Amino acid sequence: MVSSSGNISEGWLTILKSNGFKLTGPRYYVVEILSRTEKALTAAEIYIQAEKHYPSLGLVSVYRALEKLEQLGLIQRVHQKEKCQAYIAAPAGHEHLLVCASCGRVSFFHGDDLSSLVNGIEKKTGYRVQEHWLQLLGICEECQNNE
Amino acid sequence: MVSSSGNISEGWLTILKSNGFKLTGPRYYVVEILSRTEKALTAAEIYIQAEKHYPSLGLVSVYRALEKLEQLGLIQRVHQKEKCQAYIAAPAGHEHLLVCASCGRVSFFHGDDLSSLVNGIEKKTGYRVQEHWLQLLGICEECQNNE
DNA sequence: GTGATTGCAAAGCGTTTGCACCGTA
DNA sequence: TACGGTGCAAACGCTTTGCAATCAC
Repeated sequence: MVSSSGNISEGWLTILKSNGFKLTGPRYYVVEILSRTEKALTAAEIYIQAEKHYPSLGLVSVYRALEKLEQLGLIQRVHQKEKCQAYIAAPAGHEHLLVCASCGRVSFFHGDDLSSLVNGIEKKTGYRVQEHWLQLLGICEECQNNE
Repeated sequence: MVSSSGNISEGWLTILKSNGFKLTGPRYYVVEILSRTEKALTAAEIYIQAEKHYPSLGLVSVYRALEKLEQLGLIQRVHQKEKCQAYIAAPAGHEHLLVCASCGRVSFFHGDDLSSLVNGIEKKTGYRVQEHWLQLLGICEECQNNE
C-alpha cells in the first residue's frame, strides 16, 4: 500500500511511521488530500474525495486518521463563525490564519510584533498570557478579480 | 412575568421588546444569567442554572432564546480549542477576548493598533481584509494567586 | 504470526423540528 | 383575541464506540 508523491505528504507519512503508526490506505489518502488542499476540509469532505480513490474507505477511518494527525501537530482546525470542524495542514512555526470569506482558501502569515500589545494587556489586566490567536477574514486576490 | 433588576439585563429586555419580541419567562432567565456571567456558558449550562428558578423551562427554549440574542448582537460565541458553543455577553464596541485557561473567565480589551499589521498583510498577500479576530489565552490574576 | 487498523452497525450526543397548547401584548 | 412563544417528543446530523475481520509489519 502507498507510493508517496513527493511534497509535504511524504514527510507526513515518515512522521506517522516514526511514531509507530502503520502506513495504511485510509491514512495515506487522508494525508494526501489534506497536504494538497488550500481550503479547510471537514471529515465528510475528505471522505468524499478519498473514497473516489479508495472505495472501501469508511468515514470512521477518516475521523481516526484526523485524530492522529492532529495529535502529531500535522493538521489543525480552522475556526469560523459557523463551523469549527474543518482541518488544514498546519504550518511549520507559529503562524496566523488568513481566511477567504468567499472561496474558503486559508493562507498563513507571521504576526511579527504582537509582543508589545500582549505585554500591554498583561500589565493592564494582570493576566499572564500564554497563547495568542489571530485570524483575519477577507477576500483573496483571485476572488476580488471575479467580483 | 418578569421584574428586571437593573444591570445590563434591563437594557437587553428593552431591546428584545423594541424588536417585537415578547417578554417571557424563559427569555428573562436566559438574559439574566448571561448578563451576569463572566464565564462563557453553553446552552445546557444555562439551562441547568435557569431551570432552578423556572422549573417548567425546556432546553429548547434556551436554544431559541440564544438564537435571538445572537441575532440582536447581544451575545457572542467564544471559540476555544475544544468547544465553540459557549456564549458570553457581547461588549459594546469591537473588542478582543482574553480567556482564562484555568477558570474560563472571559475578559475584553481593545486591540487598538492592529491596523498597521493588517495593512501590511493586505499589501503582502493581496487580500482585502474585512474582519480580524484576536484572542488571548492565559491565566487571570486570581488564578495565578491560587497556584 | 500478531497486534494495530479497518469497516460496519449501533449507540451517543447536541441541536433542530413538528405540533398542540399556552400566555403576552 | 390573536399569534408569538412554549414544552414535549421525535427527528436529525455528526461523531464515537463495540466488535469481528483484515492487513501492515
